[in-house]
This record gives sequence, C-alpha cells and structure tokens, in this order.
Amino acid sequence: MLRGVLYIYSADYKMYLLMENDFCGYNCKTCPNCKFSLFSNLDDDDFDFLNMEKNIVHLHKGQVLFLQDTKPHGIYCVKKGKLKVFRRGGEGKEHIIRLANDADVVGYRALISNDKYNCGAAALEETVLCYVPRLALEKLMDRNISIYKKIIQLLAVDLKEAESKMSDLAQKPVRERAAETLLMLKHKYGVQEDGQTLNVTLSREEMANLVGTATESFIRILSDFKKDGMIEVDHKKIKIVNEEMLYMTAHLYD
Amino acid sequence: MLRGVLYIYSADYKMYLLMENDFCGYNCKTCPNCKFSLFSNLDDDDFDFLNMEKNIVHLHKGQVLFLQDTKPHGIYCVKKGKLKVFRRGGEGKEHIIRLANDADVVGYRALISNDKYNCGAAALEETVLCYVPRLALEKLMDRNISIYKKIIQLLAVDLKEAESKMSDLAQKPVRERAAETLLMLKHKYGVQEDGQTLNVTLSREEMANLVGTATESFIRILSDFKKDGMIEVDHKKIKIVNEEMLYMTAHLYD
DNA sequence: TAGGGCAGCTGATAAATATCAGCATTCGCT
DNA sequence: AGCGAATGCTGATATTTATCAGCTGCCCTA
Repeated sequence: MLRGVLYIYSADYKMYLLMENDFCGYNCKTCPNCKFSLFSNLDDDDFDFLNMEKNIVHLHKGQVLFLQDTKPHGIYCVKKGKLKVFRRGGEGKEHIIRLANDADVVGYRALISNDKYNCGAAALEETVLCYVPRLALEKLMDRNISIYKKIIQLLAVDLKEAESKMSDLAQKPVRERAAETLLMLKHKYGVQEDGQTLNVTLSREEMANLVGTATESFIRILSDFKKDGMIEVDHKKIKIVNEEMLYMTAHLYD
Repeated sequence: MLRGVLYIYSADYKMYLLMENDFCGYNCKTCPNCKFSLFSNLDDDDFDFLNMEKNIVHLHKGQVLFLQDTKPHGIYCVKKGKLKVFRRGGEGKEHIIRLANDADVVGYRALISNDKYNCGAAALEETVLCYVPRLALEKLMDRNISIYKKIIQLLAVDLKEAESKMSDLAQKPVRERAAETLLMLKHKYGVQEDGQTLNVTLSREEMANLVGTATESFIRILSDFKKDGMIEVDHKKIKIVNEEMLYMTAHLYD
C-alpha cells in the first residue's frame, strides 16, 4: 500500500525523492544488509518497529540524497546501489570524500552529533535506501546498546580512512593517488564477470574529484596508465589488467 | 608510593615513558578535565576504580607517546600539555593530522576498533597524561553507557574535522591553508597575556607539516603574511595582529 | 669561548599541476 | 535520426609548489 510520496527539489540538481511506507518486499528482519549494518542484534519487536517506521527511498543516477549544510532528520542504509559523498569547495568544485555501497550507512555522522551535514550525497546509479527517522533510531538505541557499538565501529573506520587519505593528499603526487583510487574502486565495488572491468561507472570529472586533482590532469594520467599497460579503457569502462604494477605505482608496498 | 616505572625505547626517537601508579594529587574525581572528557558521569565506585587503574604519564618536549603501526593497550587523557598526532608518508616525511590540548583524549580510535595506531603522537611541550588500560576502560564502559556516547561524540568531531581538512588539502592553495592553520592554532591553544601571541611553540617544519607543504614554502608565506601586516614574528613566537585579514586570506568567509 | 650542527631564511631553478583553448566524440532528448 | 549540450581528450602555456644550494645566526656543549 502506497502511503506517501515526497518530492524534494534543489537548485543544484534536478532531483526528486520518492518515499513509500510499507514497501512490499522490504522486510528489515530478512534483509541481509542489516547483518552488516547497524541493526544486527534486534529482537522481533524492535524489527517490527523498525519495519513500521522506516521508509524506502529510490534514487535515480545523479539524484541528490542530501545536501551539505542542511539539517539531517534521519539516517540512510543502502539497500542496493552506489553513492558518492562529497564536499563543495569555495568555487563550487566538488571533492569526493568517500563512496557508499550496499549495506553502508550514510548521513549518520551529522545526525548523531546534532549537526548540519558536512557533506552532500548523491546516487552514482539506480539506488534504493532505507530511511530511518531520528526518533525511531533514538528509540531503538535506547533499547539496544549494540547500535552504539556499531556506530562507534562505523565512525572509527571512516575516521581511519579519512586520516590516511589526508596524509596521501598532503604528500603523494597525483599519479600515485590516481593509481590508489583505481585500486580502491576495485576493492570497494568489485569487478564484472571478466574479473577485470571495474564494476562502477564514474565520469572522468568524478574520478578526478575522488583523486583530488583537475579533470585534465587525471585524464592524462589515465592515458599514461593505458600506455604503460596497467589498464584498458573503453569509454567509461575501466579494466585493470596489471594490478601488481598499479600497486607499485601507488607505492602501497615497495 | 611509587609502584612501577616503565621505560620504552623506540628506534625513531630517543624517548622514555615514566609511568607511576598512585601519583599523589591526581584524583580523577576532582580533575576538571574529566567533566569535558570521557568520564563525566561515573559514580563514586567507578571513580575509585578509575583512580586505582589509571597511570600518570609524563612526557618531555619531543617525546613520543606512541608510534604509528604499533598496538594500543589503553587510552590517554591529556591532563596538561600539548601533543601532535601525525602520520609518516613514504619518504618518512610527517604530516600532522591533528593537535591535542588539555582534556583531549588521544589514541582511542585504534583501541576501540582493535586496530594498530594509524598515527603516532608526540609531545610539543612538557605534558602530563592519564593512561587508562584497555581492561579498565572496558569494565567502565560495561557499566556506563555514557562513555559510549562520549566516544561517539569524540569520533564524530574528529571525523568532521578530518573531512573538512581533506577537501581543503585537495582544493585550497597553500597560502589559504597556511592562514587557516594560524587561525586554528589561535582557536585551539589561545594566546598569551598580550592577546595576540600564539600560545604554542612549533618549529617552521612542524607548521609546514600541519599545513601540508614544504618547509621553505611555508616560511615564504609566513614572511608574506608579515609583509602584509597580518602577523608579527619573533623567532618561534607568532603574533596575530590582523585576524580579520587572515580570515579573508583563508577564505573562511567571503 | 670556539666551533659544530641545526633551524631559519632567501634566491634560483626544476618539477608538478592547473588552466585555457580547441576539437572530437558521445549522450540525452525530441 | 538529428540536434545541442556535455563529456573526453590533447597541446600549449601559466601558475603553483618543491627542490636545491648557500648563507646567517643561534644554541649547545666540549
């Protein structure tokens, strides 16, 4: 039964958010992502409560989930899809802070510290998320200390990765960061049936924003990698054909 | 009564750690830092337990508290002093990730995620810390959910700052980051009686490592700031004489 | 108090990276 | 299918930043 449809429009992106209650087939209790996510140890009553309170959110490619400097009202668990989490600098240029995949949780940092979003988030492809409103989350947290522990683990992982990326940005040249980014994409999203083609589609600009460099610089380095036989490129499809060499280039081990 | 003295030696730094149990005059229950730190809501029994279990650590200027890639055995609360938290890149160059002051907690991220230290930490001046061993912390956490909440808040703040610093490093030029760093130092450590001189002493190299640039580049920018009348410099003492202009230079508001 | 070493500073130069311009290709839309 | 806009790509150039070399002055201690 469709109970509610919510449209949101932002000046930055053509976008809308479709939110439906009681979406058929989305039962948290049987959702495999919950096992890896915040709600791994709930009892039946709590799962029923979560099921009642959560909303399903569909995003098309490019649509914004939330914008930097706005106030959060809940958290999002990725059911299926891919997202980028990014910040906009002075001249509006975006820097991609991190990526999200199935079973990841996004937008929780701002909510739990009662703060505005420090980053925005947008879908990289067709994406389905579960939205858990603040009050529902708080009620579940009151009854389940395991959620506190999970949040701590999520934050700790994000913080560690942010610190490492920070020192990379400060010290490593663009070429090394570009190689590292390609390997990260393989690790995060995996490869297609051929075992080599990255299972994610990003524009050159988005990849440059992930590396932290100018689009043209990234394109040049990508064609260097191609010349050096590390990758093959077919439009937006990138194939990693010599992973070892990419590791060497990224200086991840020497 | 002196119960134990522990010396640790690392290849990187001449250092030692002096740890004493039952150090006179350091009672957690009356320590003002605890109010702002992890242990704000303990009952008397827990405070007594903490007092028994904690150790006092003294560090001289330059001494290392812990090293990157080693395993944590407890957490440290800064009683009085200043520390830098840093990562070493490929060629051994250090990048300062964050600074710590009175009442800050350091080394907790690695401990709670059962991980090796992602950063090292060293004293910037004479520093006194309380060391809380893992088992003691875990026991206190079992009995006090408030500690979970505090850890979440600490992590959330660190993560937000790390994300912001990340996009600054990716997008802002060195000059802006340098201005921002000077303002951050004023905010973090305050000023001396004259209301202008930064209340912390860092070498030019350390400041450059904080900004994420080469030492010479930072020195040049510092002398630009001096020419532009934003700061005055007397050896290691830096005076901020035009804060407004520094803000403009940092592009923190436009 | 002499001198070794290190931090701070500056100029010259090199290297890395960004920007700008122009063109080709692809994509989305009607 | 075809049009317009956006994306991808490359070369030329400008800008930023790092590196190298050399100098000064200060601190430490022998």
